[in-house]
Amino acid sequence: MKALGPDFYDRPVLEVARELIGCTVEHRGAAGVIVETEAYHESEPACHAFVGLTPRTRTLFGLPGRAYVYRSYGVHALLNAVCEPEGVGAAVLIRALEPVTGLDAMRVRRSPAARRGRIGRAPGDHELCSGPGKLTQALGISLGENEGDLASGSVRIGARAAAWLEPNVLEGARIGITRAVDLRWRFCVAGNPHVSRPRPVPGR
DNA sequence: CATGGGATTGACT
DNA sequence: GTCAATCCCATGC
Repeated sequence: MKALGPDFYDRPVLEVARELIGCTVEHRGAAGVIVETEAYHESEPACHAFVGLTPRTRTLFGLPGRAYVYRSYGVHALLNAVCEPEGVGAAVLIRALEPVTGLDAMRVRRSPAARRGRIGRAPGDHELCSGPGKLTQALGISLGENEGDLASGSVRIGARAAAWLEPNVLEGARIGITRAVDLRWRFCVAGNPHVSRPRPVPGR
């Protein structure tokens, strides 16, 4: 896998969010192709960086090409790629992957038995990484990966493979936020079963 | 120092 | 559709 360097991320965050579709995320031998992203920028209130530089947002304002991993709802770790020049708070949230490598390990980490005593059925392959909290769990990505280099750290993102050079990308409104809901900064692969719900409606 | 909300998920009604 | 789990940290007193 050919890892993407800082220059790839040192650009407008919307551009990076669109171009990360089809790229590959890898961690500890498990990997998947990005099929859904969302862009966040300090200029709009849904972005953590909107409040300015704090201990929490330090990574967001740091070097492009680093991972920004934070805890959501006290439960899930969410993976972002820091974008734009140092000093600008912006990142792309990785929301869903199509699993490629290490499916067995993903199934184990995503199985009910691997989670606090809950019972339930095993997830299907299309449910392994179909959400931002799911994919970090499937790949074993935790808060310790925050600020890691996406080109040389434990979590890496590689350029599009041959089969993913020209993905059919749909745009839509971002999910699960309460502010700046009008911005259509969500990007998904059309018709891909690994995209999280709700899927964006084509042609809106 | 206390409080409250959040870029979610899965189980249950 | 409803709801709890669970924790970091911003905010306000």
